[in-house]
Amino acid sequence: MPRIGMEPLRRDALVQATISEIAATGAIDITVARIAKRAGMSSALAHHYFGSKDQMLLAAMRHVLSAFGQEARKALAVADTPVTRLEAIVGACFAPLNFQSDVVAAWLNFYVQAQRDDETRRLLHIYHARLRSNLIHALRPLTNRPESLAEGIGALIDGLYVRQALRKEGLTSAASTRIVLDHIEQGLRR
Amino acid sequence: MPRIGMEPLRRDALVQATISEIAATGAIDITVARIAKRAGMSSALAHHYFGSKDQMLLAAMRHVLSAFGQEARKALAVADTPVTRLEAIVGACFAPLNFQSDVVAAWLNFYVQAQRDDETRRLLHIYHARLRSNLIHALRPLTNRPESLAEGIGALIDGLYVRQALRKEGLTSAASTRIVLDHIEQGLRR
DNA sequence: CGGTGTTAATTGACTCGTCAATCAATAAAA
DNA sequence: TTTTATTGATTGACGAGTCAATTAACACCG
Repeated sequence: MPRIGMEPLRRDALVQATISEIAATGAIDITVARIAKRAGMSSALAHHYFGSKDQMLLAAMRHVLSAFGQEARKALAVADTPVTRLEAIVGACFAPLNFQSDVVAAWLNFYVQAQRDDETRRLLHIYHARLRSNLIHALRPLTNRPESLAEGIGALIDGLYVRQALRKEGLTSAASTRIVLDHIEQGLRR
Repeated sequence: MPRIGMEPLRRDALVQATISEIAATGAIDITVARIAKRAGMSSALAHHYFGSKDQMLLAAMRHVLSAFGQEARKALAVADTPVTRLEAIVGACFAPLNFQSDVVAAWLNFYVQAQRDDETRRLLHIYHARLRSNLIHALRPLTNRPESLAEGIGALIDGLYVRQALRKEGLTSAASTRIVLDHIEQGLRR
């Protein structure tokens, strides 16, 4: 009994189910059938809307990336000093919405996917470049070596994500934010 | 024409081929047939010696972990001050042997595998606990909050690994070591 | 309003490929 | 002749992607 106008609802459901399924079963055993079942539809329908499994994974990635981007822009919009800009960026990385365990697990999958899929690698590269650029821009007035500091900050954030993805009981958003901000503060103090 | 005493040679070849294959094709498309071909034998022989694909992946992981452990112990043996101990630990993490691009790519696979395989998770947990314990031990004489500093150092190392796994042209061993040691130094300065 | 053709939604059944794992057979060493 | 090494062929499962068929909403027309 087809109701019309289902496409956007189905797409959203599949994107969310993809993220949940990655978290539930791990990046390797992801199948279209499992995702579709979790989203309450047949795998044929999933293929109908997305065309392929890779496109489904990419849609999930874009969703996560875009959620992060919105959060970051929102926070940066009201930040008017270098320090508050840094706090805004780091805060967005660990905002509860972006630091949920299923979203974090999905990140790990993106890294793996990037090893073979060009588009995934491209998106990840864009994300990295933006984060780096935002950090350097905020750091420039505060230090004479913003590039190398940004490198360390980026790696630290990635590392906290990875560790979060593995532990059942991970760090809180607040604790992770604290670690990164401390690192920045100490990096500036010299 | 079977020559005798092949088992250890075949096992070593398969372990090395597993690591190379992960680096070459990414964690998702690993197949026993590809690994066996790279190691110069049939997939049937690979199964004969390891029993299953999972056991092959675990053997590769144990190999990487054990190489790291040896390197770390060797370096720690000649370190007699807290600071040199820290340098030894970090140095082992980024020793060229452990920081080669194929080995680093394999690490990413371990994290993914740990999402579903208990033994992989167990090994990773042991590694994490050892690193943490070594760091805390070396940090204790130098700071009054060694635990939280160790947490940040561990995450930073993981993050540098992950980033290394993605880039064709990554950081050098020396550059990565520098970043971590700077982080430690600054963390101690307060 | 009632009929009729068009379009969107939906799925079960199917194809085709791949892959892990097994097995029987062969060949050489001991 | 017993053991070790080795592989081609095979099995059995599973998964991505396709397709034809079904159902309902919609649009147009007389």
